[in-house]
Parts: sequence; C-alpha cells; structure tokens
Amino acid sequence: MSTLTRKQREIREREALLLGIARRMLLERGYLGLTMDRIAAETEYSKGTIYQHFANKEDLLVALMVQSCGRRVELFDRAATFRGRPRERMTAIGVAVELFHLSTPDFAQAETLVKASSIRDKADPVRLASLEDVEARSLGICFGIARDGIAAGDLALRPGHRVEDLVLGLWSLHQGAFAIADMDLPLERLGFGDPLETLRRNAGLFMDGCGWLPLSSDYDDAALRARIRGELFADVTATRPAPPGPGPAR
Amino acid sequence: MSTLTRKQREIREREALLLGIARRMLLERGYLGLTMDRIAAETEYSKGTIYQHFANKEDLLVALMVQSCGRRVELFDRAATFRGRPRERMTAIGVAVELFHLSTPDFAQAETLVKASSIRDKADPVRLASLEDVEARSLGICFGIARDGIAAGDLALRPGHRVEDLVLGLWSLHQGAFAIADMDLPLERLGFGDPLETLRRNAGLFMDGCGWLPLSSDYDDAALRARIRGELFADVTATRPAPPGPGPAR
DNA sequence: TTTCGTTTTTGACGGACCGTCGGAAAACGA
DNA sequence: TCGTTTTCCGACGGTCCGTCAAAAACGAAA
Repeated sequence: MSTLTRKQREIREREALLLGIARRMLLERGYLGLTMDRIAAETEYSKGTIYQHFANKEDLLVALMVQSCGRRVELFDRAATFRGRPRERMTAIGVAVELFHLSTPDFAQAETLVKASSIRDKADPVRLASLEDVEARSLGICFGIARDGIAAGDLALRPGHRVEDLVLGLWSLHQGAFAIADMDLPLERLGFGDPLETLRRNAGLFMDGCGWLPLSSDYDDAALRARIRGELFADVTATRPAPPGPGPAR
Repeated sequence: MSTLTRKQREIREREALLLGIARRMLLERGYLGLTMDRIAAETEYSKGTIYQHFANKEDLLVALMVQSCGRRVELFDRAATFRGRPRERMTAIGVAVELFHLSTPDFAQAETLVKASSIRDKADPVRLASLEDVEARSLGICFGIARDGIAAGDLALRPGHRVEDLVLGLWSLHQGAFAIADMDLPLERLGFGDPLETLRRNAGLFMDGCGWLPLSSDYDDAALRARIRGELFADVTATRPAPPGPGPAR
C-alpha cells in the first residue's frame, strides 16, 4: 500500500516532468520539432518508458491540454469572484481568457492540432473524458455568471435566446479572434488595428446587443479591466512565445 | 510561343488534377492520410513530378487554400449584389460564409493546419502572396458593405470603432463558431443547441450592438436568409464530409 | 530520318520519426 | 542469496518526406 503510493507518486512526478519538457519543446520548436525521441533524449528516460505514460503523440498533446485547461478553470474561478455586477464579472472572464491565452501560448496550438489531425480518435478515452470534464467546468462558471445577470435584472434575453447561446457567442468571438491573430496574417496591411483591443470592444458590443446592462457606453471598460487585472490577476504574467524561435524549427 | 503555352496549359491542367486528388484525399482520409506518395500512386505521375508543382506538403496545402479562397470570393461577390439594405447584404455575406464552410469542408481543415504547423515558413512565398491577395479581396467586399451602411445612415459607429473593427468582429464570431463546431465536442451534453442557428442569432445581436439598423427585432431573419439562399445561392449545395470516413483513417 | 543536346520524369534512396517488443535490469520477497 | 515480478530500455520495422542521378521524352539541326 505504502510502497504502491510511493511508486504512484514517482510516476506522477515523472509524468509532470515529461509534460513540462514537452510543453517547452512544443513552444520552442513547434509541433514538428516536438518528437518522442527528443523527449526521451532530453530526459533520462527511454522512449519505451514514455510510451507507458502516453499512448501516442496525440495522447501526449491531449494530456498537455488537460493540464492547461485545469489552469484555465482556476483563472475562471478567480474571475467569477470579482465583486461587481454580473456583466463586470463576465468581463473578468474575458480578462482571464486573454491572460490564459497569452500566458499559455502552447494551448491554442495544441487545441488546433488536436482538432485538425483527427487526434481525438487516437487519444486515450479516459484522457478525453477528463478534458471534457474540465471544459464543462469552465463553461459552467460562465453559465452561472449569465444566470446571475438575469437574476439581478441586468440581463433580459430575447425569447429563444438562452444563456448558453450567449456564452457560445462570447466563446466564439474570443476563439475566433485569437485564431485570426495567431495565423500570422499581416493584419495591419489588411486594414486592422490591434486585434486584442478590437476583441475587447467587440465583446462589449455583443453583450450590448444581448441587452446586458450596463451598456458599454455607460462605463469605462478600460478602467474596469485594469481594476480586474490588478485585483485578481496581479500574479499572472503574459509570457509571449520566443520571438524568433531559438532552435532549428525543423 | 505556341508550344510554350501548350506546355504551360498541360502543366496547369496537371496541377488542377493534383489538387483535386489532394482535396478528395484530405477529405476522405484526413491530414495524416494525405501523403505525397499516395497522390503519386493515385495519379499516373511520380513523386518527383509532384514536387515540381509544390515545394512540399505544406505548399500543397496552401495551394488548396488559394483555390478554395477564390471560390469564396466568388460567393462574396454574389452576396454583395443582393438587393436590399446594407445590413441585409452583410447577412448575405454570412449566408455565403456558412455555405462556403459547408460546401468546402476541407478548407477549414487546411486553414487550421496551415496555422498550426508553422506551415507559412515552408510554403512558397509567391503562393502565400496570392493567398493574402485573395483574402484581402474577401475582406474588401465586407468593408464596402459596412461603408455603404454608414453612407445610407443605417450604421452609426461609436467613436473609435471603425468598419474594420466591426468586420473583424463578425469574422471572429464566424471563425470561432465553426472552429468550435468542428472540434467534435459533445455540444449538446455541454448545454448547447444547434451551433449554426446560434451563430446566426449571435451575428444579428452583434450587429445590433454596433447599432446597425434595422435591428434584429425589427425584421424576420430566417425569412431573409431563406430569400438570400433562394435568390443567390440556389446552386450551392452543402456537401457534408463523409460521415464515418470510408478509407482507413490511418 | 538520324543525331545530339536539352528538358522532363522517374523511383530508389537517405534521413527522420513513430510505436513495438523481446530481453535486460532492477525491485521485490522469501 | 535466489527466484519472481515489475519496470525499463533501445534496436527494429514500417511509413513518409524530399532529393537526385539516371532514364526517357523532346526538339532542333543535320
């Protein structure tokens, strides 16, 4: 019993170590530079051992996502505690999403890849289930805030529009904005300004459209966001991905 | 001269053939099932010949995107001609985006992959330039419609909000919604309804929030969209991707 | 029609990577 | 100390990408 848990603890620690290496590698060398052989080489372990933790490369990626998602739930939890009207708390969620995206730049990449390479088919079902679970928790927090808005009388949805639809809208807006920002199009040359600034404004306008009080014309969004960052997320720093890519990308 | 163009014509045709094969393969077997060897096997050409058309696999993907984007511009052009108020024409763009996404399901996948695998670094710069060009044309059409809205007095943007920001918002909303729909999460179990239906409604609410008349409460969106589909896009059919995947995915 | 230089096509090959598997090594228990 | 069980290892088969020297097709001149 005792020896079993010790063993298990060792395994846990090793898994965390492996994920850490993998995360760094994904960030520094890109997806193509993330290889099982390299992970084996950089740790003291062999490939066979690594394959006892992860069924395959795709499974490893999902594991990375689960880890990141856990962190996101934590940020969402914090955001939900913001003292203010529900719309302000939802704005805090927006700040959390933004910070999460900037402080965990590998997540978006992993998410993209998981979606693209039909990775879901190959990953371990148990791991996929935990991913779904943690995803549901993030969403649940958002649903709760929207419902609080209705309860407080700030939010009166049109018939047929449910809180889930509203949340899906905000989610889409953010998801899409980051996706667009990440595919490195020459946004300026196409006529756009700072995509993050635009996203914030657009999120406000969308909530306006949903009739969620107070309307964005009635408060200072920038000041609110600054307060949220200061009060809740002072410790979260946005680490941008390494600018030129230190290692040979391929 | 004549012989040159004949040769060139042959090359063009062959390129189109190769792209067709590649597109089908991407759709049927997924990204991992799309291999240069297989393309060579399915056509009468050898791998070396294929590599005279495309610098590498990533370049092939970008070529696929350029082709698809051209089609999208065509749909956008049609949408822009819809006889109605600017907001209705922008809704027609939305219908076009929807149809494009459904009738060209490989595009989203290619786009995702291009973004993810740092493919931009490896693709031919000339091809990337033409991709950017065709992208700019799509956006230009949208900018034009929004400006028409301002000119018609239907749209009064808040200070600091530009038409580009509005378009980026709509783009994000759609991009994100499709991205979310495509990663095959169990949306129902998470509490969501039909994502497309929700997207349509949310797009309307976003335009409401921007103050674009007529507000969605003042007209019948479903009827409008039906009219748009009937008048402009009767010939466009949404071919969904093969349900179970006919070939061995790996 | 034949010859000969040029262009195009080919597919075998090197290299990289994934995932496996039989056996070595370590841990364990008596 | 020795057998048993668990864990670990890394060489290997297979797949795929991208290259390149040789072969084939082409076309102009003889």
